[in-house]
Formats: sequence, structure tokens, C-alpha cells
Amino acid sequence: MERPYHHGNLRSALIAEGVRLARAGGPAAVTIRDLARATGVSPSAAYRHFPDVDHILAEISRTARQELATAMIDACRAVPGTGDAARDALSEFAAMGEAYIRYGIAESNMFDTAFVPCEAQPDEPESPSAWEVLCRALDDLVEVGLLSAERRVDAPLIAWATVHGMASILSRRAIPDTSSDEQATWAAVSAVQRALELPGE
Amino acid sequence: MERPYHHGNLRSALIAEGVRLARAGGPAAVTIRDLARATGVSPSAAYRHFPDVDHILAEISRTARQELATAMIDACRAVPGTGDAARDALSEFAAMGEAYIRYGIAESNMFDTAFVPCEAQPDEPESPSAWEVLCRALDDLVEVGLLSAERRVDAPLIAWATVHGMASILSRRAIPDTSSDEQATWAAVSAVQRALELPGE
DNA sequence: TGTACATCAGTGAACGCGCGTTCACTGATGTAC
DNA sequence: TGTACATCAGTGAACGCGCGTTCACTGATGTAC
Repeated sequence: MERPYHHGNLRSALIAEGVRLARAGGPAAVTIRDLARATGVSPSAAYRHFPDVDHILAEISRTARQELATAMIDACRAVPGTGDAARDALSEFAAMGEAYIRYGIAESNMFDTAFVPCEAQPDEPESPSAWEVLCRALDDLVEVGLLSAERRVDAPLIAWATVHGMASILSRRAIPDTSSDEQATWAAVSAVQRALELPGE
Repeated sequence: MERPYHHGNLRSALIAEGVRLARAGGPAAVTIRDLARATGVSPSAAYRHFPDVDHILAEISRTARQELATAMIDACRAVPGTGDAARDALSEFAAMGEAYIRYGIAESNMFDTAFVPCEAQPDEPESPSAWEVLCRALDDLVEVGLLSAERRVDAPLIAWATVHGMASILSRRAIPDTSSDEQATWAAVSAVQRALELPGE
């Protein structure tokens, strides 16, 4: 079967292959020429759909951030409900933190890609957004009375920094600590709980 | 005045110029050819002193980590003593955390360089080492009775992750939070204090 | 329904760039006698 | 103290590579009449 002259869906195909490249080799592995090879098209064809390589990378980076947010949402949904709203909100919040770190470790190249500095902006903002997911979970904790309004102010920043820092450290093996990934993940999650003055489990 | 045929100190000059390049443009800006231009030498001269560019980058990265550790030590020393050992240990610990984040913001390219993934190993380990500096500060907190032995176990990991995460976020402007850098820095430092169950100021 | 033609999405060759690295070499240095 | 010579630290030209991007082009598609 002959490849048709018109690809039909080159724009999405370029992004999809770009995600594959980024997953395997990080943001630096995303090149026009590899993209063209992977989609079976000449390098110049990409310029029908994007002004330059940076705009393709911006879309791939957005996809990475969406994957991260989706991992958090999935982990949240996987928490079995107990009927106790407060208890559930707490478990869900913890599950999301764990999911963030696990994603950083398991998909370290995509994790790097998600936060790569990039001149171009994606066409539309990421959806779902991990930041919004986090903020909603914190609102839940306020609602069930576990998080004070005062602590709520800095809470997203604190939670994100802790969990993001741990994910970075573990995914790069940047630190001479000898804990297992599981220990370290739990250490970060419980550190956030204490920092936000949430009741322990 | 003629440049002499022999440079005399090319190895250190390459590292010093490499640090300038990295400070201005991050690890990707460190190239053999720019290094040669900056030191006034032909590109191949570098190969008398390093097997490849990655080994030069490893030395520059080590320098960046040493700068970070030095910033922490300096901040620690700048804390005026009160005669109250416990109080001083606490202030010094906080000052070190602030210094870490401030370095990450002020020297974001060097901060990236410090943690760049690098095949090659530096000739000798960094000295001072930020990790050791952190561990010593935590030992001080144990000694004055502010940090429990139990909390001491995960403490370096927790402290590093929080402060490293906040430095990464702020230096990349990765997050849609609107706090000032100072607010965010303090939020991270005080989050560590609560996570380690240290008494507040 | 058939056909001319505008529009769109590709091709492929080429440009210029900067990179890391190699290699035969040369100029300077220092050491043995 | 002077000199032959080994050693060291540079030079500069070249190689091959892969990159992003441009440009004149061509094949396919769809629309107006």
C-alpha cells in the first residue's frame, strides 16, 4: 500500500511522535529531522503546521504536563472511599503527591520535558492542569475542616515545591542519600502533611 | 605584549572560562570552541588537559555545586550569634535554606549547571559539599535538642527536596503562583521547620 | 455532471552553521652530560 | 656553562556530522460555473 501524498493528520502525528522522542530521550531529542523521519515525511513538511521547532516542543511539553496531571487524577480516583469525607480527602491528597513523584521517576524524560524552558507558548493551556488539580484538592481539605484558611494560602506552593523537589532529586539521582524511592516518596508526602499541619494518618 | 606560545595554566583557565559561559548561558553554552575562543587558544589545545568536553563540564558542574555550598556556609556565618545555642542553630539552619533558594534564583544558570546530568565524573568530589553542610546543620539541631533522632533520619532528604523544589520552581517561573520570591522562599523554609517539627521562631 | 483553476500540503535539494574530534606539525621547555 | 635531545603544550587545517530553515517545485484536493 502506497503512502498517500497528503498525510492527512500530520500536525497531530508530529506531536505524537515528538512525545515518543521526548519520552525516550528528553526534550533535546526532539528535532525536526527525527520528527520527519518518524512520521515518514520530509523535514520541510513540518513548516506547514508549525512556525518552528520550538512551537512543536511547546505542544509536546504541554502533553507532558497533561500526562502528569492525569497521573495525579487517576491516583486520586483509585483511592477507595470510606464514607468519611475528611479521611478520603486526606488519602486522595496523599495519593496525588505520590503519583507526582512516581511519574517523575518512571517518566523522567517526560518530566524534564514538562518543565523545559521554552520560548514558544502552546496553542492552548494544558488541560487537565496539575496546578488546578492540586488547588482543588487543597480546597477539599479546607472544606472538610482539615486545612486552615491561613495555611491554605501558601499550601499549593509548599506542596508543589516539596513533591517537585523530591521528584527531581530521585529522577536525577542527584543526592547521596541511600533511601529507597518508596521511602523517599513517603517522606516527601508526609513532610507536606506536617508542613500544612494536616492530621497524620 | 605577545601571548606566549605556552599558556601556562590552560586547565584552570578553561574551567574558569567555562564557569563564565555556564553562568551566562547554562550548561548547553559550554562548548569546546567557545572555551577555546575565550582562553585565546585553538580548540584542540583543550584535549591536552581533558579527554572530552564532558569532563570539562563535570568540573564546571562541580564548581557550581561548590558555589552553592559556599553560599550556604556564608549565610550561616552571617547569622549573628545570640549566645543561645538552640536559637542560633535554628537561625543558621533557616539561613542556609534561604541561601540555597536565593542562589537558585540569582544564579539560575549555574543552578542548572550544578545538577546537569553528566556522564563524566569530576576529578575530585566537591568541597565544600552542600549535602554535608546540610547534614552537619541537622546534627547541630539534634545536639541542641530541637530535632528528634527519629526525624533526623529523613530530614536531609526532606529539607533538600523542599528547598530544591522551591528553587527550581522560582528560577524557571514554572508555576502560576503570584507570591513574591521572598514570600515563597520563606514559605519553603518555614515548611521545612514544620515538617521537621522544629519549634517556630 | 464535467471541467478549469485556485488552494493546499507535500517534496527534495540546498544553504550555512557550529559542533566535537583527529592528526601531522611546530615551537618552547627542561634535563643529562 | 654549553649543547643535544626528549618531552611537553600548543597550532591550524580538516573531517564528518546533524541541525534548522528556505525555496522553487509538484501532486492532490475541492470548488465555481
